[in-house]
Amino acid sequence: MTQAPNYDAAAVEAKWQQRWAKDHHAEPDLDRPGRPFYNLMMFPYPSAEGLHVGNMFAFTGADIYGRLKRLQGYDVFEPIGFDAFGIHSENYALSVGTNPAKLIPQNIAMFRRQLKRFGGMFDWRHELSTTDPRYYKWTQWIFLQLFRAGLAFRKKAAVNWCPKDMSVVANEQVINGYCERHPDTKVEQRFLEQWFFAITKYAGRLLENLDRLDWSDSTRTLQRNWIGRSEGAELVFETPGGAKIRVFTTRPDTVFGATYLVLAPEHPLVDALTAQEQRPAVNAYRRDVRAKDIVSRKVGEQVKTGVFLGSYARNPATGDAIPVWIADYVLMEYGTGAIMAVPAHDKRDFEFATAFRLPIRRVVQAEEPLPSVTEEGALTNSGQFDGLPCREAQRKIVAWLEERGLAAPRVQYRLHDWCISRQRYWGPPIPIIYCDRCGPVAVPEQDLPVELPLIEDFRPDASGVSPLARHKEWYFVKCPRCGAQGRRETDVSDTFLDSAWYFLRYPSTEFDDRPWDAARTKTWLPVTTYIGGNEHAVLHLMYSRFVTMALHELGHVHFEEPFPKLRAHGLIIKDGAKMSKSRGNVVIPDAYIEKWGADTFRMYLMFLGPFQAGGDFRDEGITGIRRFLDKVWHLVHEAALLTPGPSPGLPAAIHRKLHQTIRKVTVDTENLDYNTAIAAMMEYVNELRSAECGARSAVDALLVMLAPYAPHFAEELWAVLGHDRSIFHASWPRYDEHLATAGDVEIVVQVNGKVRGRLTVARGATEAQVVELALRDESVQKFVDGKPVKKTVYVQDRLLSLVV
RNA sequence: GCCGGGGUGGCGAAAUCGGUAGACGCAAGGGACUUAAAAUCCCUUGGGGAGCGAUCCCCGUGCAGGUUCGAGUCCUGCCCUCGGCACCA
Repeated sequence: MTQAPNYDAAAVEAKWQQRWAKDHHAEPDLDRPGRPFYNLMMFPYPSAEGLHVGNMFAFTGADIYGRLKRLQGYDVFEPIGFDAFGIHSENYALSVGTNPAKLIPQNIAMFRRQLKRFGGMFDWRHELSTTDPRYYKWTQWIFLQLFRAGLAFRKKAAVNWCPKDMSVVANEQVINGYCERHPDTKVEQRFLEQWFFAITKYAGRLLENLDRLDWSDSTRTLQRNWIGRSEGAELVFETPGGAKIRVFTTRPDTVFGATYLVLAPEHPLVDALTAQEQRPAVNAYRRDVRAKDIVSRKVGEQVKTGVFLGSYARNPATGDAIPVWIADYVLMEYGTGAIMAVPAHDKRDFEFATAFRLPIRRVVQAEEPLPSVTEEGALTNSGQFDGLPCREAQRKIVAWLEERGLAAPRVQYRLHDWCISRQRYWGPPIPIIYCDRCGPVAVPEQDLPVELPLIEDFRPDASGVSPLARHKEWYFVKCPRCGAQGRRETDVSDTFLDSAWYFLRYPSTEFDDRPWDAARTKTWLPVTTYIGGNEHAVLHLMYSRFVTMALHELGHVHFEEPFPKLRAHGLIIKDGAKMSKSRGNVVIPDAYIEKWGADTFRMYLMFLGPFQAGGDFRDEGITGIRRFLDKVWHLVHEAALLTPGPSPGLPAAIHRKLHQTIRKVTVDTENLDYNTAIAAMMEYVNELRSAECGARSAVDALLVMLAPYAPHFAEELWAVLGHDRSIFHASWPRYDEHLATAGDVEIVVQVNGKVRGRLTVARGATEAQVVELALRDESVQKFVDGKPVKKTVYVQDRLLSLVV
């Protein structure tokens, strides 16, 4: 008798990874696929620490789905790449004093090795990196398409400036108004000309389309909130000098309670409306506001400050002259940059009015004390509108003012235009040349890419411009239009632009003369299923949708939405907290894979908790998965030895259980409920073992179901069963619905709502039969106690409830 | 403050439509095998109680109510927690 070998994960995995590479296992025919399936996962940022367990959790979940689809007969394209530009890489490079251009390839090499080791079904022919000039050439090209279409424009905007770093810092690097790296240094605002993409033009469509996308609800909700649609009206307050102050409000019904106006300190009308004697105070205030950083200005719960301009405007409803103020709680970038203040019905206006002793006029009746923001009450102090419910008054007041040209209904979005300028080094240069005569001129497409030069000193400096400006032979170029001396744009673009189109590039990576091939794109896009984390629910996913929408409108792609189906996975945390370098709780998978094998570790991660919820990483549970795989290993070896010929039929109970298992694993895997799919397979294996059933036909379907989860393991055992070809050429098992639901059922008998007995009856038994059986049951009798049954409730094949 | 998840054994969790709460796994305890340990296998394991025993009873899904023959699931009001947004008019 031959002794079955023990399961040696390292050997099995090495063997199959080699064979897969040799057989081009993961390389579908991109030009003539039968049933194309584009299985996308969010490409990683290749950090110096390496792939962490959160990445592996996400990729495993996505890979299982791709492998399921493969077994269901699709030609699955599962590409991978690296999002390697950006401030993280640059800051890390600065801290170790090496150019990121040297570090990134090392990091990528490490990631590539780790990604291969865990057994993802990646098509490595189509690997990409956003830092590759062959890639960012087209990132720049996209910028130019948007520029030509008027969707990329320049505007002065505030950035955070750290005087110690002498550098622009990102919002995330500002902590309570102080620089992250210099906790004693306050960050200031500077105003720089920057490039913006007109994403707000698409706000309405980005919002409406959400209704017809098959996305996780959590992600859709995040996007809706981010777009932030508000319905309201624009109202006009005229000044004696004839100026019109436009305000946006969601509560036009409260206009009778508007007792003063507030403009943002940057509002263009401020100078014109400032009275002579108020000038010094107003200018001082505006200077103070500018000295603040952007982040802390927007943090609420602070003491309200502001200055009276010394002038008045007319409330269009009451006709009263009301004072005009400026205050930094009003933001220039939202609405019109001016508000009507209704202190009785807005918390912020109330605080401000209280601080500066401005009049407060209640116009909505309510029990609660002021400020009362309710929309439930009826109007009061509002002339002919008194007594109307708020919502009705909103329409009527706007209509009434509209007749005099003092109001118009308006929809306002919270979404801001996307600032893509970064005064940094590690990104794709924005392909623009400034000419004194011609202004900003697009770099001609044949001159792309504008390569990022390899420079020694890429540290940002006091000038506020990118380090690229110091690289004179790069900086000075001829104007492509008139030939005069011009200067390159020295800002690079946001890393989110790199990732906003990578899925378009994957199928076409081998083409250098076009960003994406029309035929390939037609075949493979839009992406069939996108699986990724909700940390990208707004920025990455919104920007990708916007870029796709714009490219669609410009005729470059045939679809408007890039990701018709998206599923968000959960977050892997450690000891109840997010994994982060600063907390020191980042788990690197390598040691676990080395010890247990990739398959065990993959399954363990999926068994940790629901994929779409995430979970806490605790390694105690790994042994359970390993024990399960060992059991399957031995079971299959026994089956192979015991039944070399045609397999005998299975005992009825096992046969039924098999079909139930196939049903559950099929449904659960499709729904990404991987933890319960694994549990179902475990249950089935337990049953096989206790029934001492070692038939081949009991295990072959099991192996196919296991293949997405533990691909190397399943391949090896498939070969043990004598198959020549990869298990991924097999097809996903089918189940017989009738068989899966055959057999006797246990019916619970309740008396007055409490479980008092259990009956085993044939499936489909009638109520009368079950009632009769139940009343004969000893323990049921005890509780019925001879009393008449007042009511019975029967749930077929499940439960009988008797009320006495 | 606003918007979303979530709260179930010692732990991770499971539970179509309201229908046997705790599947599956970990850990723990007991036993078998072994010179021994590991591995493996078998049994027990929500809390409390009755019985020699097979068994049986009571309580139990964050808290307080409600609807229902029946509530982890639905409704009302709270508490806690995680995530996102946040002076957005």
